[in-house]
Amino acid sequence: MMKGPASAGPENPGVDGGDSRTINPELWYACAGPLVTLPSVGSLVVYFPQGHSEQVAASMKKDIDAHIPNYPNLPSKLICLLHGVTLHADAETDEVYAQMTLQPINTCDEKALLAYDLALKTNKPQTEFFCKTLTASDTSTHGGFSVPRRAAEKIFPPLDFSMQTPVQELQARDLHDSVWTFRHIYRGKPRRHLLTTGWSIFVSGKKLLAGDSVLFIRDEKQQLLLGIRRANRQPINMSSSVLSSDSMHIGILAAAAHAAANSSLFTVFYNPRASPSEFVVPLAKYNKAVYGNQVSLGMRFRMSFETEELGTRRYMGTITGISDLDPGRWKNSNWRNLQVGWDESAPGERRNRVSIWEIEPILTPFFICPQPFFRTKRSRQPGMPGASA
Amino acid sequence: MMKGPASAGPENPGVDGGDSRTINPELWYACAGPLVTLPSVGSLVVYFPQGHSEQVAASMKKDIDAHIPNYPNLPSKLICLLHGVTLHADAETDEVYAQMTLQPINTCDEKALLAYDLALKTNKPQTEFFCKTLTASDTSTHGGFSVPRRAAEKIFPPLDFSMQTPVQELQARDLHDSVWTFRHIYRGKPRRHLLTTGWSIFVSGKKLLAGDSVLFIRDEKQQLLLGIRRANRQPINMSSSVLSSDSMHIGILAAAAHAAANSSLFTVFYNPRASPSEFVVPLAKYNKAVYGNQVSLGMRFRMSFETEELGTRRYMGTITGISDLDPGRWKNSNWRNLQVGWDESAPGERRNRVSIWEIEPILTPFFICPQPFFRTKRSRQPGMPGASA
DNA sequence: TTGTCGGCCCGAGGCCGACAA
DNA sequence: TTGTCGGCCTCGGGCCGACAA
Repeated sequence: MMKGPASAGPENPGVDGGDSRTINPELWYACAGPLVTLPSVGSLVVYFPQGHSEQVAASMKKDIDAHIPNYPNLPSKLICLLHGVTLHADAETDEVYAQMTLQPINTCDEKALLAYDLALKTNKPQTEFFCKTLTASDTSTHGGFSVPRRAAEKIFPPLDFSMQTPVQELQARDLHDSVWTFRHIYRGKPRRHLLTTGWSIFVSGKKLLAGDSVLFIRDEKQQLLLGIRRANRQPINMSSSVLSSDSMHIGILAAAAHAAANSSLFTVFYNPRASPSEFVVPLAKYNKAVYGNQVSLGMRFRMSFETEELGTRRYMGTITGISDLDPGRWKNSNWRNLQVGWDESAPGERRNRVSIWEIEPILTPFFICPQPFFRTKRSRQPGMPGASA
Repeated sequence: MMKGPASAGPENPGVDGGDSRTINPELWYACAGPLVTLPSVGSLVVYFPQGHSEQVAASMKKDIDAHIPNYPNLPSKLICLLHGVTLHADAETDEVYAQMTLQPINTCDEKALLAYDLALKTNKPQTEFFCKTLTASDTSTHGGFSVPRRAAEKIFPPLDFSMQTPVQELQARDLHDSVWTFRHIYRGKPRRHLLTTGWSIFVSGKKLLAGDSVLFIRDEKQQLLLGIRRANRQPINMSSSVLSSDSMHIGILAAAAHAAANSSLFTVFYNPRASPSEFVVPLAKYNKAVYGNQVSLGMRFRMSFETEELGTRRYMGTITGISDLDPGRWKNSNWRNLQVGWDESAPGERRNRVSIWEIEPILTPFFICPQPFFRTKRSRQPGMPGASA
């Protein structure tokens, strides 16, 4: 029985180990989380140097320090044309990030920009997937991976239940197009789905720990894709050893300032999981939020947060202040200029400063239908399998 | 028999895992190689932005590209006061690097600077050490480490040869102050020194491969120190995912320019093994080389290179050209402005451009004494052990 | 439904001297 | 002097159902 070389470890059919080849967008978005969207190529966006700086500071686990020079000719936001977006994943950690190429454009024609209101087509691919947070047993060397029943039935190819212990070999592709092979078996009493051979190689290869999550997707070609999402451990101290933290911060500002002065291209990396810093915002979204809503102290709002298992949940809060986050350096910036309080005590730290485009203001409570009168059609089809939840 | 917790893996007595605590200078210099020296704190140095940029490019494995803006107000070299030097080692790779804090100083008083000629005290510690390039057997999981006889006798504590198979436990400290424990045994027929238990944990922990080298030092307190030097593999593509390559290069230039304009401090990382870019040069060394020697086309010179096993060897060459490396961006720079040819075909690629302070010009062959008449005193003490080499 | 454990088996890890370069 | 190998043993990796949450 000739088995392919994939039987031992991951197999990468790509030519080189880099991630420069095309990343599967479905998998990338799934790993990035339900709240992450990227602006469309060719659209106009608003770039916030301040937010960019914050992301770098978070990546370096270091505060933005005082003695970084001001760039007086660099405004707190730049309107840019988005020339390109490429998806990437860190070769070491599988952390997803996007590279965007921006071109600052002349903002003298303010009216035209206000009129710019490209429909916000969210072209996030929607696919079947499941996500499980790994238990101690899943990551221990003692055994394999316990597959939630629903997950196996929804995502994996169906087993041949005529066998007394149904088994099959699964192949799944990760963000780097490496193929991982697992033995999928349905056994035990009571019966359950397990991944055995191949699983521990995956766990050690990706350095997964209990608390991290894995993510299986079935794409439209019925292929399995495999992603990981690490628990919020402290960002490992990336004290670069190449560039000082100061040089990095200055580099960001100088690169943007230079591009703005010459209307030339510059490149940024957006790392959606490093920190909540969406520092490249679609202009349409920005305009709609800034000019569409009258925010005021005491105003109530909703805001979406990511849950475990890749869902979203909205929390409610109140605007408690409106002020520049850094009035010295970035005057009149809309970047996180709303101070907020939250109704529920924080499950996981909630931010106390947000930007206006992140929230949904509740204009008047009167218009909110507390419970839809006609419930969404739930006429249960008789004969459908269970799912009484 | 109570054994300490060190019997399994490395033990780090430091409080946190960072390398911010004091690195052992002897070990640092040994890992950096015989040609690396660092300027003294408080001395004057010359900083070359061009060379700094080269190092970053080498670290990123990416060419310095065109569209990086000129900084017209940033000269090709800055005279700086060296405020501080701290030694570091990369937490992942153990690669050594130094952080230097520089302050550009006013260069209007050129005369005074020329007079500046602090004696170049090379305060590199000299210690007993040995270095071995790992063989396939050393790194395979099948066995331990074969210790060269001389090395064991010179560096390790003496064994108790009254035992029929002498054994002892060795403890050695790496750059991060982690303690590694090895079983040192003298056995086999013929007898040889081996490191067995503990060795494979070290190899896998440091991700050592055949061709890499290990380095044992005995310091003046008779403590064992342990360093590694990786073979010249391709610098793993550090495509940062945090900052674009352009921003990094711009950041370097902008940080230096800002510091020069304000005579304020700035920080650089010098990574001696990433690339041959000694971009912070003692002013005394620079002055001596630039003003002390008349270089001309066809001039012969010597230059030192590092050998394996941490020795040095000098190769001879001829100056074939004198020109700016990048006349557009860095005019009148002395940075690698000498084009050279070498007498011997390159064992390992030799550079074809060097800076004048890297070479020893041979003024006239007449003054060079080919062999000292009185050899250095080698009156062999009778009764001294072997060492007839 | 699924997390953890005890049982059991097997193969990689690892210590040894033989042998030869 | 020392790099590589065959022999041999041991221990942890890993597959199994039991059992209980």
